[in-house]
Amino acid sequence: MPTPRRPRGRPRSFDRDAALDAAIRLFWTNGYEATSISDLTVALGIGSPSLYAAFGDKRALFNEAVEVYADRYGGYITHALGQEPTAKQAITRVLREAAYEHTLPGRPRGCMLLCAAETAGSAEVAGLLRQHRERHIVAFQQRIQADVDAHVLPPETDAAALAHYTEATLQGMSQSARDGTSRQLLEQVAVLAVQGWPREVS
Amino acid sequence: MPTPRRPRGRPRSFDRDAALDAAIRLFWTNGYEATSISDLTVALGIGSPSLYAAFGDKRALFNEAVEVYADRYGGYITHALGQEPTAKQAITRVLREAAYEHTLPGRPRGCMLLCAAETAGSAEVAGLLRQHRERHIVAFQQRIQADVDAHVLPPETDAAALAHYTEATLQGMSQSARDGTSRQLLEQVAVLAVQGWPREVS
DNA sequence: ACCTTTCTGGAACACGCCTTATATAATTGT
DNA sequence: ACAATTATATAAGGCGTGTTCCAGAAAGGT
Repeated sequence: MPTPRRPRGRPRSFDRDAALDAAIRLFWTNGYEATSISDLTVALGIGSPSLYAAFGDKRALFNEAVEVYADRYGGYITHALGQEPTAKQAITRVLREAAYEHTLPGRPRGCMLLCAAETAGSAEVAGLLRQHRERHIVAFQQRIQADVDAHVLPPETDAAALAHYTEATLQGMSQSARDGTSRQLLEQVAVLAVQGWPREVS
Repeated sequence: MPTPRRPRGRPRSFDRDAALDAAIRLFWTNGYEATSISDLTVALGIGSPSLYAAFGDKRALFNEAVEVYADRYGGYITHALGQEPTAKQAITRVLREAAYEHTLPGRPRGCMLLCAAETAGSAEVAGLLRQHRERHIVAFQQRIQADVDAHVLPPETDAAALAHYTEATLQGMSQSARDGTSRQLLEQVAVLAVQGWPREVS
């Protein structure tokens, strides 16, 4: 393969990926509107023209931040859905891991897709985040319906309602974590939440 | 009683209470930061000096808006807790009514105490709203503990966990309503949520 | 009729926001 | 060594924000 030779001009003086991660933290903590370009340039230790050159404008940076966030910090949901044998086990794990992820020291608490959410000023930004959340619901619903079709869950199971219930619980736990609820309490909340599920047919 | 005589100077040219209600709608929809003084004066049809004379600054107006909101639009929670015979019945009613209240046409969807919430920029504003939410949790927990003490709920019941679970569900339903989930679906979510509760001893 | 009190309408203030123009520094290609 | 290319630093532009100043209007008190 061709040696990835240095590009032509003056090299960038900062680590683009580290800068993006710092931006994620800021948006995660403060939301889109409340995070100013000035906040970003100070945190990243660069000037605004460097930021604009590297990421485009604020919207583009936020878009990229959301995308990378969903992959880097929100991957546990997809993993659980793919790896666990049943929908109920998968969502039990999702909620348990959410309690863990939402209270990790050294990270903003809760889920960025919610924290930066509504009241985001721009309707486009709010829409982008809502889209991500709806993607969750669809994934939950499909996984649940698959188990209904496979007679793992009883035939009268309402997959749409269960999926929305799951997403609502997840969002509630995120807000709760942000409000300071301890990890232990969140784990108990997760346990209670799955009590509402129908029994799997043995 | 003394006739409430007109005060001394030029009378106010607008209805203060109607203006406050309009302000509530705006904060409810857009949050604290994203609602500008200009938005308010346009919606209320008054000039900014009138607004400042009637309500003080933006923060004071928001404080008053939250207080009146909690009483005018959030009273159903207190009512249910006070009127229903058991904690489980009370919270079942709270969730059912939340599905209704959060999807009333002609109102912003969801709960203002959450919508205007985090990412609110000012830490003071965020704290004010969090305080209201924690007040909910305390009320839930006390009502639940009372039923445990009265042997209506089994002795191993964890009142704190159930209270946090309830509040998380409420918050999740609010966000879900804001995302456009139908009232019917929300009602099903509410039903699922109480399935997680322990049985009352008959 | 006048004085006092209160509210209104228009304009202005200082500030922070996102973004970009300009000049300079650092690197590669020849 | 010199041209071409890209990134940086400084500074400024244009705009919207929350707030207040000021002259005038509308009411009551006497």
